[in-house]
Amino acid sequence: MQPISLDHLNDSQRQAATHVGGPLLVLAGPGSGKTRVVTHRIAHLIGQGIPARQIVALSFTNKAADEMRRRVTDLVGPQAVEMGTFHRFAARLLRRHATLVGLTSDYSILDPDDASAVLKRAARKLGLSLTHTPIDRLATTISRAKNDLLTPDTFEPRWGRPADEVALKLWPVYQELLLAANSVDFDDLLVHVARLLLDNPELRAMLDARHRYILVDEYQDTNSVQYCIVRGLSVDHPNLAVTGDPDQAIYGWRGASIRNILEFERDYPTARVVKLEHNYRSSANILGTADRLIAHNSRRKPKRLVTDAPAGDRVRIVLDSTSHDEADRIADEISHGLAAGRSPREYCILFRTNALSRSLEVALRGRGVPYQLVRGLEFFKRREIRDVVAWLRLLKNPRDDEAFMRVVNVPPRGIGRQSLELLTAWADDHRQSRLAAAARAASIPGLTKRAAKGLGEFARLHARLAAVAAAEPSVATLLGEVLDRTGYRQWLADDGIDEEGEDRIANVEELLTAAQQLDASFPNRPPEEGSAEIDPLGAFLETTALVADTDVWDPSSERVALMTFHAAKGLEFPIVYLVAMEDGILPHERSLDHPEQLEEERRLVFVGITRGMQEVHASCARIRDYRGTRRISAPSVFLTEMTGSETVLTGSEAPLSGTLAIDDFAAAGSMGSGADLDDTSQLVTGPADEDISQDMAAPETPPARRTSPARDRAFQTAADLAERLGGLSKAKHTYEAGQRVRHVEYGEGLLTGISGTGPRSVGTVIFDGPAGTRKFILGHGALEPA
DNA sequence: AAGTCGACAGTTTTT
DNA sequence: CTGTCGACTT
Repeated sequence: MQPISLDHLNDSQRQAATHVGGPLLVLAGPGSGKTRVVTHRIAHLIGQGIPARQIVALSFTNKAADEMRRRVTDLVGPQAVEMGTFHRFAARLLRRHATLVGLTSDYSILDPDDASAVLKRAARKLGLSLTHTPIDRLATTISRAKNDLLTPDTFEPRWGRPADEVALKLWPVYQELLLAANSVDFDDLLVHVARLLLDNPELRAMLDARHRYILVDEYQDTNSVQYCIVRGLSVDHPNLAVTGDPDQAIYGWRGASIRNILEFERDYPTARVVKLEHNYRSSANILGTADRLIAHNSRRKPKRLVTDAPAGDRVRIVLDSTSHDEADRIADEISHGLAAGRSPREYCILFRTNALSRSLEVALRGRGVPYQLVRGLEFFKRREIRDVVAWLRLLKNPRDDEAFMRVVNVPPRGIGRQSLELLTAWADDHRQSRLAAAARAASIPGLTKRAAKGLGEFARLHARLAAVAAAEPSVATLLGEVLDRTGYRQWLADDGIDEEGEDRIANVEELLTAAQQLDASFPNRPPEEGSAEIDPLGAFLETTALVADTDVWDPSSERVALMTFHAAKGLEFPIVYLVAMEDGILPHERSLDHPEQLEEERRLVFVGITRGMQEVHASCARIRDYRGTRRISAPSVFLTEMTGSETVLTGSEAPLSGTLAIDDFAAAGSMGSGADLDDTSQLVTGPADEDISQDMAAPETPPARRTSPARDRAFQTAADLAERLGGLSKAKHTYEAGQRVRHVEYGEGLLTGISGTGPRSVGTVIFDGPAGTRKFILGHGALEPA
């Protein structure tokens, strides 16, 4: 293997890229060449003679994984390095060891919609009304708990949150339904794998040895389950390299814990730490502005952003009169830019919520500026796509009740809700899948003749197609058979007289193309190590379940990109617009009284600013039409924080002096007068927030100090698990009340009591010295027998 | 069994 | 302004 050239890396980049064994933390600021470092490091490892299949590179998005693969291939040709998302990696692993968690390798992956449907069924089964607790709320509660590595046994409903109580009741039933349907939700992919690693030491050791070099990208966004998986695979071979930037952690609301990156060095004391602070993307003014903003965050590792780039244009802060003006102004500016020879793809407009895109779209369309709205999850959410994929799922996994429910009456077979309810009840009583029940529809009491006939026909149709599926290696051919024999294609064609129908047909055709592509690529794929080949259908279903962003941003397209701040992470554009930077929108009103969340919002703006290479324009409007109502807005506190020598303040609402003084700026912000602001507070309506009621009910807990107990517990859990995984002897001690113990700092003392059991049991110690009485989690190893 | 109407609520969302 | 949900009608 030819050693790869590292000439065009700077010193720190080279340090990181040539690191081979042992833990490595790369703190990579925006635009610091992180991907380059990661890909060069992979190439370097291979150059060192490390077998490619021992290397695993994990990312959060398929886009990032694909990019990584492409660039590694550019460096050292196609390699058997496992590169993919956490979920994809987990899905593969789980397929091989599915029986250990009660699944078969043909398990289905449910998307959030299907998972919600299962949750609803669980609620019906328990006779719980969902009128006061929306299903989505319950789903997120359970999802968050899972990502915190909690179980129904360890999950404690937070005080004052009725949704938690309901979720706790539903959760076990939900899991039973999933298991019976041989299905997992997105979260389970990770949770099951984490459990495998925790509960099967031999398997864990085997996987640890197989995946010796692990790289994790965007480590600041890992949650407890991911943390657990990564640690579980890095015990015997702690060649764990993580890259990330705490200042770009923006998924805390999904359970990501910034702790993981902030305390990597505590987790791995021998870790080598490399900081990539040199920015190759943005002008000095843009970086300076980003730097000033993020400095307002307290919980962070100080990090500089260094550049050799010229100052460039100052970051422009624009105070517009109305949201309409803002959109028009931006559209005009872009339009002029295009007239002056700029390409649309040099522009990007970022907003906090998708709903804010509307006025911009209208304005751009009005001027004939081509744009693309970057929203993932479009294609596979289409009804027709989900229908067809559900058919394939049902062929792969006949117990997939959600898939069954989706397609059983599509096209219509005279099977209505009533009939399905009877079928479901019967199936539950007899512990059968819906499909199995359908095959025996004749013996189900209460079904109408028509329904029984329809169900029977459906079951026979499935049997015939299953036979095709078993014999047919081509997914595209199978898909064609499904479309024909189910009458789905015909049904669409009959329906497809209008434009929408045409779209549906086109979408199905596109899915067929995707299947053909998979078929074509299949024999060329490097064989999976140590496992039976994944069959094409399985691979296709895995991809459709886990690749949600076919509709994703196409960088080569000649269009202005419109997306949320979140979606922009990892991208860069010469000219970036940050719109609707107003109090209540960014920062979002729900984060205003939560310091942690406010810091995350600030990081969001940091991410937004640092997307810009040449120009950044941030704006707000005094009057905003949003969601059908008009509200008076005040400029975001973040605009004030950004303001400095690198920024310039303009716009029709800006003070006439045009000076940069923050006082002027603040004055401009409140220029709507007191009456207007009062109106604002009335216009900002919404359901009583649970957090607020919690505040009122528990006034002794000041918001500034409050952290989510569930979160703390999650950290605790993860840390405990990590200790267990680490096999640290410290954690192995057993304790009894009354015994003498020693603490490294507090000296010796008497263990007076133990509460709880297992690794999280807490001991109370009265120290001989001045430390007094303290409590310890015994599993943490802070104590040892004296 | 399937369509239509009105009430209602509405961050972000890598998988 | 949207999309979703439940009740109501054919």
